[in-house]
Amino acid sequence: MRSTDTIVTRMKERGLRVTPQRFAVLRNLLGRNDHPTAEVILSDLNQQAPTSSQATVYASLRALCDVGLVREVHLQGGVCRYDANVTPHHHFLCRSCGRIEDIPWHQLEQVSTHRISAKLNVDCVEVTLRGTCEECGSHAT
Amino acid sequence: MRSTDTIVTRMKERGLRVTPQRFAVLRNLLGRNDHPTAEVILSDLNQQAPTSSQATVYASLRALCDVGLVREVHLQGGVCRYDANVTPHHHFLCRSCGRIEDIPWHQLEQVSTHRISAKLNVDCVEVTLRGTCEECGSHAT
DNA sequence: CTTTGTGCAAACGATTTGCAGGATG
DNA sequence: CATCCTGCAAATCGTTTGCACAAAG
Repeated sequence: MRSTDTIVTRMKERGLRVTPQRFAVLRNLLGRNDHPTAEVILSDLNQQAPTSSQATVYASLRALCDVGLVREVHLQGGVCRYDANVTPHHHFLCRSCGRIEDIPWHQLEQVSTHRISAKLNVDCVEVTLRGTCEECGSHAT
Repeated sequence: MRSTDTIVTRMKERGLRVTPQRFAVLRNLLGRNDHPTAEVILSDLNQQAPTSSQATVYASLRALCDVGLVREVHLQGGVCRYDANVTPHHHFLCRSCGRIEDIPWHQLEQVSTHRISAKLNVDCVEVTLRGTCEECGSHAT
């Protein structure tokens, strides 16, 4: 109940119309810490019974991202992954098994040693900053 | 001549068969600091006269990435961008105009202030680490 | 009741594939 | 001369779109 309420509340707070499909998408994402693709979420939701269509899952994800309840993650080309953990953190992608691990933001400084927590052999660090550049910033919202 | 030699040398060093198409792709990438998509490179190469087909550009990019002469950059979902600058650096993507700027690695520490060089308003930082996790590392190459 | 979301199927853009012929080392 | 690359066209994968109907506030 608590989490259910929280989900509805969160959505309403952001001015999002609450539909069963969006609810299901957000609940699914909140209940996992891997970073599923839209396709995975879709088949997950329709596991027991059909609840959402493909187009709707994409639309729901878009809506949730727009209001900041969900984050898009770009780890590989081609697919987009999603993450309902919106606290500051980063990602480790294992080349070999494909697993994705969350790295808390405060561990970022350890990146420069090219080794995090002695468990991960980091051979590549890719940082992407997003925002507005000087020109755009001056006449933006 | 110097750069031409360098390109051929680099490719041979890495055990890459040197073909006109691969040469053209790498030269094109080395001559620019934006981060073009495969499509852009393709049309660029065929600007004057047809030199490469689509499939070949993709294959060349793959080959160059495999040997580490080129880096894939994942900034958005959908498209993959390419970068022949293999020195450590990161990327700033302007939400508004789409421009991509290189950020030298040593400026990374300034990220935590959420402002880099007073020119960029950074509102989102995404760090991706790649490598092998503990399990995979133990029985990997 | 008005607005916005959903489902379907077709459309789309980026990338990959199979295969025959051609170029490289 | 054996191996690997190229070009073409079709195939595939992820995502988006148009539109009629249904549901939310």
